[in-house]
Amino acid sequence: MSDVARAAGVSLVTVSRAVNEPDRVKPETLRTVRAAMQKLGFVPNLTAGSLASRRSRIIAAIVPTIANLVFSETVDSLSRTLADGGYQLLLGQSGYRLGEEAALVDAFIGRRVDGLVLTGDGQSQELRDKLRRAGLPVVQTWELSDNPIDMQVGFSNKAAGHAAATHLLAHGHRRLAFIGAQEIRSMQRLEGFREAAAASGGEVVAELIRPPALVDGAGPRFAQIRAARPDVTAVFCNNDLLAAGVLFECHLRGLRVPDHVAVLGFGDLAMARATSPRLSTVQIRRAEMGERAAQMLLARLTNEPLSTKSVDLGFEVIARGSTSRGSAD
Amino acid sequence: MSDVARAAGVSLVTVSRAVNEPDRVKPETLRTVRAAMQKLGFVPNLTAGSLASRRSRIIAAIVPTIANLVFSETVDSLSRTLADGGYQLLLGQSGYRLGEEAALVDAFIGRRVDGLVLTGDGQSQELRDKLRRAGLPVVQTWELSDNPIDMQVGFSNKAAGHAAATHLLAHGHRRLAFIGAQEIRSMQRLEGFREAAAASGGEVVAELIRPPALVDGAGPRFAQIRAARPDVTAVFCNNDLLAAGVLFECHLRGLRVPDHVAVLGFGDLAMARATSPRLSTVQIRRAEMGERAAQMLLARLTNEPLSTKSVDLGFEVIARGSTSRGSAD
DNA sequence: CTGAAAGCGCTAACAC
DNA sequence: GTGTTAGCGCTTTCAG
Repeated sequence: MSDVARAAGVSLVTVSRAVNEPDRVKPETLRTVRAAMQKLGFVPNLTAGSLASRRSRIIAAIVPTIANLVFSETVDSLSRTLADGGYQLLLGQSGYRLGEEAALVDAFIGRRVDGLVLTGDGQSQELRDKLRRAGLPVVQTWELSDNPIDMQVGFSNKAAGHAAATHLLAHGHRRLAFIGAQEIRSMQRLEGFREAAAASGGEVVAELIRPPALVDGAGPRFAQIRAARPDVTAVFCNNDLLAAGVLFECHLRGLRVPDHVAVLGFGDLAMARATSPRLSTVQIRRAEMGERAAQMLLARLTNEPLSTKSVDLGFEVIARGSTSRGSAD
Repeated sequence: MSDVARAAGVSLVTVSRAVNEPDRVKPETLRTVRAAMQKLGFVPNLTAGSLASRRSRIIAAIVPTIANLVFSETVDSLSRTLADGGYQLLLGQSGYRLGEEAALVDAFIGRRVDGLVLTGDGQSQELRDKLRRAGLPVVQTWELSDNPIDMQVGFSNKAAGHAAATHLLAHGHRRLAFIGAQEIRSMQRLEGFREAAAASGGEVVAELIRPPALVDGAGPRFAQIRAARPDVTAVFCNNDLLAAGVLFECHLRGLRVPDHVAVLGFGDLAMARATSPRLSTVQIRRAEMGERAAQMLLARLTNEPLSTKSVDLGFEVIARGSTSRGSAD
């Protein structure tokens, strides 16, 4: 940088300003400095800048795994929105292990990231305290907590499970199956699902898959359920890809959907609009979740007033052909 | 850090060593220092460390989008392997735009990342030169270049397309369809696909989807192809999810797979083992690609000898039920 | 609008 | 095994 300053005949500060606050530099000077930068191939060292300014312009996000469309689409929009705001994304995968999450948080705090996006609300009290003490802007996603660490954007998983059951019950089903990962948010949905079923005299058979819940696990689980309980007439899959697997399994066994079995997915991934019949599903606004998380952080970091610290994105049961004949498709 | 030093009655350097090279500190001293760190809640500032040591312990990766299972699984294993090696991942999405990629590279060089993982070989000469000048370890993935920037791990997309066609031709098909994204690697596969078809007197109808190639685009494309060319008997989808969409479309139209139409996928995602019939596909070792990329970088950064700068992971055509009756499933 | 001085919090040498 | 001395390359006051 001092080379640039010398070449342009100005001081270090002026070069710094030319880079960071071009408006506060006389246009003519700016041109000279830029020419010098160009000629010397100068790339400002952001690490040094971060150290001096105490702002890293890096946001960290921790997700269970990115190899799950449900999270990768959230991270996608998160990363895009941050990039537009001049921030970059440091990614951590916890593999659903809370200890791993805590270790990642330590590393991220050490890097002095400007903000943190977490998945869920399962953090230990110790971790919560640490984050609060660090004064780090935090957004929790994918759940809605009564006592968020800082900010949050999500929806009620339990309510979503409840709504799923209600949809199936409304179509006359009483023997319901649940296929999902053995993972906290999926369990919350199961809880809501069970509650709604119980309230209407329904019954629930649950099959839990140890994460990662890959598509190819769904068919066999469904076969197991059918073998044990042939009277099950509806199944709620906690991910549209799992549901697609179940649909294929139904085709294979000659079970007609929705006549013999109704299938309800979760997520409203693109796949839900590609199956036959089209997949009824619980729509979650994944992309918006990432975008809002980014916006909340950016607002905080630029001291803009924040309308709310807690955003409920809700969910919507989308009725398509896999649960009812009358519906679209 | 000086607070810790004072509290422990040692110098700054000793604290630094206690953190970074605990072996070179007397066990007793180490204990005292750690106690002080604990008590003061000291979290070392890695930014300052990076500036002083000129090593950031950050690797950056640029992928077109992470909202595509094909890339997210590579990034997943990349990130895991890096984490195990003590490195963190800074993620950039280019959205298939080369200009965006160049901008990201600038930002990453500015952050003084220790290494860079790129997708493909489409970089401009200017960018290649810049990276070489920066002396930054670079791994290109998902392709195999004659003239890599530095290191690479991938496979030949053209050969994969060729093998796909060969598989279909071997099953007697001559009127072939290709469904894929309008994106460089997909186009390379189309090229190989066409070559192999032409060599055997086959014919290819191609339908290109503007990225992102979402699943729900596949069925309609296939319908279009069938309408225009009812004599098409085999279709190669450049992604297993697209292929799943085509399978559903076939079910819908009463086309039997593989009797009326053979369907071949790409990737060997978990979905390929969940469809009915099971999906024949071109298997790509995505997870291994990320892992190897990470290992190559880590080796370089620790000055370990590197066996090769270029790794060909190959691919394999997996025959399942969607292209031939005889196969498994 | 521009500059001079004083760090940001750590690590690299080199001594002891 | 531990300490001393200099920075790493920027940004931040505060003057002018």
